Amino acid sequence: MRYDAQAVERKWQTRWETEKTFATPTDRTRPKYYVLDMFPYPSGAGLHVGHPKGYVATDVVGRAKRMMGFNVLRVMGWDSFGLPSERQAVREGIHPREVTDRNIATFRGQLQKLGLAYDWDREFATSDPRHYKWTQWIFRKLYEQGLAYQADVAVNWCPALGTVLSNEEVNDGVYVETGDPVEPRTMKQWMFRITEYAERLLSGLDNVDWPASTEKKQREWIGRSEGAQLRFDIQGSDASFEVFTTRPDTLFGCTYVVLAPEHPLVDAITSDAQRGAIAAYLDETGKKSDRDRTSQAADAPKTGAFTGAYAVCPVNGEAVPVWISDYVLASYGTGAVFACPAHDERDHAFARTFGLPIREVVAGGDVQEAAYTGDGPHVNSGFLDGLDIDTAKSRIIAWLEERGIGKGTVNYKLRDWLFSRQRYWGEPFPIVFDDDGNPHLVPESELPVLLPDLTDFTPTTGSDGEPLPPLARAEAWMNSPHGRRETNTMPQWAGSCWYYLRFLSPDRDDVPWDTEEEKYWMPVDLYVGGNEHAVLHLLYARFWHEVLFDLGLVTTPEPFERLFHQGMIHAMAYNDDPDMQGKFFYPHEVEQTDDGFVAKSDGRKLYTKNMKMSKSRYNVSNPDDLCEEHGADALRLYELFMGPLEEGGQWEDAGVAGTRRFVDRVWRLVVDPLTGERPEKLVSAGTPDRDLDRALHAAIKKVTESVDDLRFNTSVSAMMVFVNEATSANTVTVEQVEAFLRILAPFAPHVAEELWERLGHTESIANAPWPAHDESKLAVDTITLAVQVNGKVRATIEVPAEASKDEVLAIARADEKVQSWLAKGELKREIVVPGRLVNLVIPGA
RNA sequence: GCGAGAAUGGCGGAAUCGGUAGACGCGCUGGACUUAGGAUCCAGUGGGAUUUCCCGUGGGGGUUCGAGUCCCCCUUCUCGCACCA
Repeated sequence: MRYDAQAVERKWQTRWETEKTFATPTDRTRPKYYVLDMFPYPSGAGLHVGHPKGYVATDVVGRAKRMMGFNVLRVMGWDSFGLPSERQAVREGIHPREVTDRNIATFRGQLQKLGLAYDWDREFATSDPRHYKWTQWIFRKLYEQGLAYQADVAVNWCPALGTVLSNEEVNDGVYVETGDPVEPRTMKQWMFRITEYAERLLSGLDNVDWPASTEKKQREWIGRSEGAQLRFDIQGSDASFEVFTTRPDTLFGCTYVVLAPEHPLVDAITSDAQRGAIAAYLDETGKKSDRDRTSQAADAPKTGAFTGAYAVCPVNGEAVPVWISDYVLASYGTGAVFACPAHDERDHAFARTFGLPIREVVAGGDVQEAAYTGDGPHVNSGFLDGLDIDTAKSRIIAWLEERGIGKGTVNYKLRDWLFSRQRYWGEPFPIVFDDDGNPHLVPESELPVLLPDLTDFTPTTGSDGEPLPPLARAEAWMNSPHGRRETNTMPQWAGSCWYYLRFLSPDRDDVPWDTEEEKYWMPVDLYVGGNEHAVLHLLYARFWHEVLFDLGLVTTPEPFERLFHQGMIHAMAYNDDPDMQGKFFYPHEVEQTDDGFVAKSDGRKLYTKNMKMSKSRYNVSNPDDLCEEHGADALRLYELFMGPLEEGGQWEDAGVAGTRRFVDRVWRLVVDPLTGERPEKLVSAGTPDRDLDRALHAAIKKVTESVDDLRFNTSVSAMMVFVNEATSANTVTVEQVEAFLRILAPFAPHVAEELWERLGHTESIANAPWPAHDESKLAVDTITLAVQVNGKVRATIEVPAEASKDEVLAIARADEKVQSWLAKGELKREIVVPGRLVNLVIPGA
């Protein structure tokens, strides 16, 4: 009988469910292991084979760690609030909750077919009031700490959607999903003071095991820079402004100053003569988004306008002109800079554009030609002359501090976090406003603030022209006994900021998480997800976690001990345009000819490119189809076999056929396809074949290592080697097969369970102990060495494994082929690399 | 522009304290068993010569007895970040 994947998978998935095989253990005598997947957003499109790649990898880790004696927490849930569901709901004319429930059911069904060892009893969705009650509860904590506030801020306003979008949803001035234009607009929004945690978020990175590139991205995003803040007075006026600089040592080279166009002082100091020019410039630059303004190279041509005012350079009393320019950002530092064109590329470009003077203060370059940013002795700088940059910096900072003009300071690129959206499908804020418009927390006892039912989710505009969130139409809901409710909702990041804590005790309605459970399970030992979340999600979650830590609500400062990014899966895409800008074709619509690929329908030439798997590129493979055709185990194995986890790889459906053949061969080790009984060569007693034992223990070693280093592709390969050898061996012992099935089980759990049972075991293989590899079984009696002459392999010899260097050389020299090479010249040098090769240096040979 | 990573057969990928390049799989070729097989099994599969030879890890230099691996220069691709004073 052949292996019937469908039947076997149904049988074991049902059994795991009814016997609660993967329920989270409650005893506390064993070490714990919390392995977590970044939970998905349940979109309407369902899963393609790229999505579960990470889940399969963590499943191997979770199942193996469990067999190794750990208590494993392995869970799955849904990041189910968000704009796409709301838009889908509008399209289909139903409530987002229905859309969400349906999408979740699809996702869950697809994942369950893969046999992933989740504790499904802990599943939850962030849009469930039982979860968002506690999201609101955490918001209260942050608010009470003074970390949440309202402010008028410039936001990405999308008129077509009627909502504010986050920066990451906007690219080149349009919404990335729909292409609708986005414009800058100032609105009152909820903000989090994540900047207060900038230093902590930086130092915390020292104590986690994360990919270096991700750590670096977070550091750069936080963007710490040391420098000085100092005051410039406006000449002939009481007004003054502060500037931030990382190069206070170049203050003597200041020949003008620049304010951001939005700087509050601009209007007051502009001279009558310049008023027209300034107004024109403000008009021009006001149309640009912050992103447009910051997407320029440092030496790009600059724009700006002169205010007519002069400021006094504090270090030498010189009057320097005050300009405005959009290369100075209002949102960074103080929104004003002093310009030293000699030693700053941007200032240099600006000075060249407007003919402003360039004064060298650090020797070493030709500053009229280009800004010199290297080190050198200071010149034209009074008491700083002759000093290098570092010394000059500390000297000038001390000088400024003595006189009360400025001080050494630290600045961050990190901005406060804009936390409100004008949408329906998100967590309501636990906030009400009194008649004066002051915000107040909704009492903890009244949480959750439930999202009211609406039938229309589109945002509108109020009578004053201001945007109105959908919740503003829920009249009855809005008017609470405590005051008027906040009608904005939280962004999608909110629910995912702490979901890993909710998994610890999702059934508790009295607390967000059980403190004893938190002490035991946290931190997450292994967190696997895409690197597209390298900054935002992972930074936001760390921020909340740090706050919770400060409040004594969690016991670890960092939530995610080890982080790993699975790569993006690509697949061949077919398009009738060489740049992939035309019509895409499905693989089944394509035919390969001698001249390349053509469309079956009309024979038009097609171009191919490996592209990210995506429905819009017609290159997705559906896991359901592949489970149907080849079985879940074959699919799981191929997900891991196709390449290193962090590299993603090129998907080929045919590859699943290959791992399926492997599964079939495994099956035939235990089940004779003709009789359905054990094959005769599978013996319960007898001496295990030595070579087969070697392959077995090599595989055990490899697989065991891969559980920690996550290099599963070579582990699958090692298991294939064992099965190939076992298939051709004369006898295979039950002991060998049982050891093999246990290392196979995390990868291909269904077939492993079935064969384990056929070998007489009554308990699930998921609870069987992990086999240890025996180093002595890897040893060999004789080894084959390459004999090189002048670095080229000319012969191979068999030598005893224990042979000495001299013995090896003697055998090598005695070799017939080697003899002929020795005859060609004088043997100058002999190199023996134990266990590897012999190299004979014979000049002239 | 800056930064990071990558480039190995027809394809996915192995092998990096420098030590027999191409494990394992896909695909392909030939054969066996078969009414048939996209089933299974056996053999082969980097290129070129063809008996023990030459050339091969994006290109060009270098170090070394020996380089996919180390160093220098270049090309291409992918992914980040992009006027943060």
